[in-house]
Amino acid sequence: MAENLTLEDIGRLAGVSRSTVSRVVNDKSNVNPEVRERVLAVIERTGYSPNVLARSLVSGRTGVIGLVIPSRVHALFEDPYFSRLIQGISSASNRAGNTLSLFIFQNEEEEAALYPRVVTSGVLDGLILTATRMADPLLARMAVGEIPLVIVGRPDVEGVSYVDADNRGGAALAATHLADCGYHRIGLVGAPVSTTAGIDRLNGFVEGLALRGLTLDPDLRADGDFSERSGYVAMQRILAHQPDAVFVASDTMAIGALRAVREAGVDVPDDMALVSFDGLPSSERSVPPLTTVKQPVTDAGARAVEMLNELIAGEAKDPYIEIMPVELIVRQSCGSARQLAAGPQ
Amino acid sequence: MAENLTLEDIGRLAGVSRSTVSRVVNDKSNVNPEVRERVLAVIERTGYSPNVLARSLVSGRTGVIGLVIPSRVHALFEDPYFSRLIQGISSASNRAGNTLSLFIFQNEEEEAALYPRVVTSGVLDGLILTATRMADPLLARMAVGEIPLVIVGRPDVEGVSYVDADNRGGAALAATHLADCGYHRIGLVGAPVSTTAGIDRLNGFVEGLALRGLTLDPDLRADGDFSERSGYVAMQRILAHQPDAVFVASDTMAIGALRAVREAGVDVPDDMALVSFDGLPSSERSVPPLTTVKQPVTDAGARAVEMLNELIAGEAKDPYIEIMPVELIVRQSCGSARQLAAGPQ
DNA sequence: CTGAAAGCGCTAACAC
DNA sequence: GTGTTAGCGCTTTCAG
Repeated sequence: MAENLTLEDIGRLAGVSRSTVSRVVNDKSNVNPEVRERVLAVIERTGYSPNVLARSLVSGRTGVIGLVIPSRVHALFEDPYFSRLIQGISSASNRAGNTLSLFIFQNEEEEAALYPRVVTSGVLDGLILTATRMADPLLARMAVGEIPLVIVGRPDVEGVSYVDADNRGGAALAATHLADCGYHRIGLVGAPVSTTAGIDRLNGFVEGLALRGLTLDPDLRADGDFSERSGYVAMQRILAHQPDAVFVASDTMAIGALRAVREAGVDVPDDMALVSFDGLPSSERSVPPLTTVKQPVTDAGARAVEMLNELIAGEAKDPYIEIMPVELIVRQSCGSARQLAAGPQ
Repeated sequence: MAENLTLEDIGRLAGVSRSTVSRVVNDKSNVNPEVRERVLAVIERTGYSPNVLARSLVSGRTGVIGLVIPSRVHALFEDPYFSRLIQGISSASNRAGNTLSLFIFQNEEEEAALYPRVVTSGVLDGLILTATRMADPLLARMAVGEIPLVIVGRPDVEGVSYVDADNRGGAALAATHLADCGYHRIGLVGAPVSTTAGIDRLNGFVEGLALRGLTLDPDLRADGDFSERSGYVAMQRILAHQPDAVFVASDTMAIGALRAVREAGVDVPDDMALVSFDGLPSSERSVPPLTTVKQPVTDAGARAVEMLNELIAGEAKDPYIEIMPVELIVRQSCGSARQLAAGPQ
């Protein structure tokens, strides 16, 4: 049963016109209660459900929002960060009555070929864009403002709406925490400076050190690309210069960094402290469990959906910006318990 | 620019009727080459692209396919398996000109509430369903065949189309390989028997052992739930009974198992061999690198899209079944190099 | 080869 | 309150 029934059919079955049925379906006030019952009964019995396409064609709204993950995330996709983000966005979409369409562009060509179709086909009410880079060509294309848009992560252009975690504040938190634990040679495995997150975490980290009268020794800094392997390599480079603590700008890179440290025979936290960023489940399972700056990934995704819907409804206007708070989760890798017991500073 | 232009507009600009423009857009043969050029030029210049909604309304096809990931994958989502699968499906969709809609149902209520809307709204041409369980209520609902459907993973009902990896053959391969390396007390960290993959890998494993005259000691078997943690716990239980080799039914669980083994002071592969299943990148980065049965996750996803499109086009009919071949990747964890050198059997 | 006309299923004035 | 009438932008006969 179901399917292929039209308003007209229901109308005939209930002995009314299609307009009346439409009114009932859309819960308009001006319908005789008795008639409404009759129509509702027919709908129930037949399993009728309105054709979304036809409805959208006239209303101009589809309820579909697109999630765009651009080129080269191929590599990034290994990061559980994206799984979480997608979950948050998906579940918020369901809650809000939206349908979520997913566009993963594996490379620039795919991006160039598909993107116009995506945005101009008229099916999408709005777009959420993630994993943008500095000078992202995709973002440039979008900024013309053809369609409501929310970015997850701070974009490097003005005027665009976005949600972001407090990368700067979080990184500063990591720095001051390590300093307060008594460490002095504090290094950094940074996120790529081709991303705003990388830049914000770097700046926040340096600011945090400055607050405690410390500076970042260039020898103690190496950047990764968010991958586990890059964290491993970066840490190997830094180790040669003997830091007493290192802030690794993502959990996934921290796992790699930990591997490098272990291979070098250095103990965490006894010989060296570590603080990372993200607060993914993996940070809790690592050996030792990581002290990390937790960002609310799922919530940020959900917030992006809500913001986008406000933008679509015209209840908000660009640039609509929201910074999600982060939180320092103290576990073993920073050695803070031990340090505090020994009486730092 | 772009947007809001209609066939009529283009027609006016090119001095032809909307029908002709439609013919050009849809690449029909009967159009004067000269006129076609003229129209194409206008389309190019204006950035016109057809309204998908209107087109779908008359054609009855939307080009949208749904990817449904049902309840409780919440936990499963940690497994990079899903990221890969989604990537494969997404990229095949792009290639085939489909739009992919993602439906992640976090719990049964969400599933029950949303599913009817999903399938009956008329927007989807077909559906891909993953992570089904035994006696999956969702599958029962779907089997009525309202809409073309392809399952990723073997379902426990008849008549449905699906793609699956050769779980049975792969597990048998793992068993015979370990046996051929000279191990006798071969244990199993199984996948949940509430999934067909769990059952198939179990059966295949037992069959493989049987081929070499071995049996599975019940003390040497413990099942996990695909999570890293469950692999850790299961391995701890098995370790007490001193296996000389263990087949872990997923890479992610194997990482956990490896953690348990390390904590117990047991060396892999010197004291105990390990073979796992999946062939994810993580299996290569672990210490030691895992010998694993690699399944083509991305390809399976892509194949699902292709099959679904054939089903939609009526070029194939249910049940359309395809089993993807798997491959044993020999690395360090099985100790096979050492064993072979020492002369097995 | 090309235009006119009908209609996909629905919503939204507009009359009655 | 309820029916009638236009379209939304497109494809598709059907004439010419």
